[in-house]
Amino acid sequence: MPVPAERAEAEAIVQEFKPLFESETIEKIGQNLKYDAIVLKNYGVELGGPYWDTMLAHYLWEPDLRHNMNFLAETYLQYAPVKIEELIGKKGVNQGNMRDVPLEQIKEYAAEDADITIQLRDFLAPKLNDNQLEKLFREVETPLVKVLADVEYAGVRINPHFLMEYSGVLAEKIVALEEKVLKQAGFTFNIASPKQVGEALFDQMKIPYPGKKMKSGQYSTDEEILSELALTHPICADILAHRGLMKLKSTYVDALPTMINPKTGRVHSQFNQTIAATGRLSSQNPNLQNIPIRTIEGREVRKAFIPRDADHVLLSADYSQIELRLIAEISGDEAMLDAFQKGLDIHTATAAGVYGVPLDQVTSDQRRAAKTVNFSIIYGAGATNLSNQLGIKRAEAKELIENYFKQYSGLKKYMTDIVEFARTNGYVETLLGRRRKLRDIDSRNGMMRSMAERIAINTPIQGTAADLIKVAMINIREALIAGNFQSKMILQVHDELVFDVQKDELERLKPIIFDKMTTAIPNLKVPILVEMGVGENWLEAH
DNA sequence: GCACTCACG
DNA sequence: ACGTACGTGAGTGCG
Repeated sequence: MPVPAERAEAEAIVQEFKPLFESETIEKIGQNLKYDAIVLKNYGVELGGPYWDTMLAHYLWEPDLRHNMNFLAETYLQYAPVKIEELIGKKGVNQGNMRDVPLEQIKEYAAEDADITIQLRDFLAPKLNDNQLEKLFREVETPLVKVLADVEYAGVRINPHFLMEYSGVLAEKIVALEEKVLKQAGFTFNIASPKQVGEALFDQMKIPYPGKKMKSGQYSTDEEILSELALTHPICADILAHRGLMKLKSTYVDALPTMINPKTGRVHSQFNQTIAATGRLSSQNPNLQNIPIRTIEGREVRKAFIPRDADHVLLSADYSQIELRLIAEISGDEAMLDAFQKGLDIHTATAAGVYGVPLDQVTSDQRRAAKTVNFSIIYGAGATNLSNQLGIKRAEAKELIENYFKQYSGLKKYMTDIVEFARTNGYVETLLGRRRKLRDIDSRNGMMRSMAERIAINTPIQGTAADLIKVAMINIREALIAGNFQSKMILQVHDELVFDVQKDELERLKPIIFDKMTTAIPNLKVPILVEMGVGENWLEAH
């Protein structure tokens, strides 16, 4: 029976099923249960008891594929289900409502949906078992569904007035830059069009194209090229500045206020559990995992993220250097473990080793280079790329890497061993046994093979960091419930958790969050460090 | 709908 | 002599 639009009527129907949904013994099988959990939350019903999500199961088994039900049904059941568009039309403003669809059609659709879901469970359950993924499924991904449902439901408060005022400031700066650019050019073009910018600079103004790369016959005008040209051609600096402000204004400053839910007055981003093949979460509508922080103008946006009311503050807790700590842990490299155990700044320690100077004599340039090398290692990059990143000769980059591996010989061994493991087994895995298949690891195509090798190196690191914070989130949710806290987890940004904390609870909650985050994976050799900050907005808290 | 660009970890 | 450094999402232009 369709649930009617009328609130009281709908509630009455949902109440009938409440004991079923909240039962701690009856198993619920579904595709994307986070969605259902949130629908039920809206009616005051908490998804309870054992539940089994086919989307999550497929994500763990085939993290690089897609996980929607139509794909799964067609791929594994050789069955094409009725598409929802056939009932309510394509996505968009003109999309209809399920309530207007004839009951006969809804019945078919709903029954088919349920039938496919249980068939998929029967198909997928052995896959988890065969790949030792059951524990990760049962103890991490499944409980995380309720954590994410809570986070999405809680949402985050945004100050629209602050952003609208800032929008005006940006608009003025953008107009000024636009006039400045066009005046320098001496003719009119659309600065927001990379195509027109390329033609303006390299055809009309005859600036020599620094021939980096041509994609589809079009000049590239990306940050790398324009910032190089900016040294000799000020117009390029202004185009870059214009682009930066446009991005800031359209993607964040103007967009965020429109995303406020009128019923709650808050922004409810979705946290996707089955997008990133490494095990990370992703965020959309809006993406709250890429809010600016690196530039002065960008950071302003974070001031718009505020506590729910005057009785709350924001608390941010983030893992320090988590991926480097985990590569030290996983590789077992003695020197890097030692540096972390001594509490050293890892980039400074790396520079000291690579350049053979005492810790207190490392220059800022040496530290910066060492930092770049540390990250390039995580990504599995080679000398060519490192030389590009640092703007040095390839031979110098090669020497830098050789010195690096002299210092951290365990890392070198890890990198060769993990690629070898991938060749032998066809997959790599994280500390908690999350797996990623690498079908191209033996490819005759060198580019594809290299890509697979970099993935083999990076995925256990990035994926273990994802495992760690997921476990922490689950344990923190349990602690919040057990301690009867009113404070809420409201954001996850890969190595950071943000909480809307009731002021009275702050001092009681801080050590709990710290403890759950640092001990999510027990008995590590490397110390795990968490930094916490509190403030009246996200920028202050960070 | 794709390419480009750029925001984050 | 190189070749996209790993993982994402969103806005814009343009065909």
